[in-house]
Amino acid sequence: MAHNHEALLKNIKADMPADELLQDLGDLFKIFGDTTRIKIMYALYEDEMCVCAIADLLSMTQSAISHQLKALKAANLVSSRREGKTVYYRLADEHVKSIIAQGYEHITE
Amino acid sequence: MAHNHEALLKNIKADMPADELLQDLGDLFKIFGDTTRIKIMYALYEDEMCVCAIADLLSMTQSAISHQLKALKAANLVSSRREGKTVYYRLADEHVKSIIAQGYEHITE
DNA sequence: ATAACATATGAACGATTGCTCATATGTTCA
DNA sequence: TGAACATATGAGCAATCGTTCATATGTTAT
Repeated sequence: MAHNHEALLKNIKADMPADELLQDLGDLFKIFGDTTRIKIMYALYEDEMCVCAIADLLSMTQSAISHQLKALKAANLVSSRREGKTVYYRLADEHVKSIIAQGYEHITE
Repeated sequence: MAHNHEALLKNIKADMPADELLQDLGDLFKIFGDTTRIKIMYALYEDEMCVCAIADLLSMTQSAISHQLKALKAANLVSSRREGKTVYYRLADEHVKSIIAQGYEHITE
């Protein structure tokens, strides 16, 4: 490999976050990187919704939605509450909206 | 599928962006959803860098980096300029930084 | 306790992804 | 022109991902 950048690299290496954090960051964005999950998050943009309503909205099976909600929950992007047989999901915090909003801006300019 | 949400769904459906846009949004975040590409973007956070310096920094092959830079460029997340044999890449705009910053905030709180 | 409903979950399968390897393209200098 | 260097690219392969299907779990009402 290549011409001389030792000095440059030393500085940049020092400024880079730890590998583990960068891995976590990648894992987080991976969750946003799927149309179904984006749709779910958009559906929850204004208000909470139960699983079967989301499935109905996206014309997908309850199982598929449930799997994706699990992924979203594991990444702390949604939270849920149970009311009888029904489980309602909602966006976990404002970061979800602002991340999506930034992405939206990027592609629509 | 499930109990009655017709009225609810009608409203939400009307508020959802077009399918094509949601697809594009997912595709954009997919690019952020990989540790190597995140590292590349972080490396370019302060200043432009040539391909071989990035490869050196991440201890990866020139080919692997070049492939990823192509993906980043296709998503308009980086731009490049050639100077002789060397090609320098830089972040395309501020959205890249703000998207990463939002993600960073989400995982470090 | 049993039936009906809402949701969750594990296994499996096809599709996509990220890397490697070989090689092509572009540029400079002798 | 040819050699050396920097980058780009296509094919192939292992690993990961998103869905489906079957079934399990949790809840309510009879």
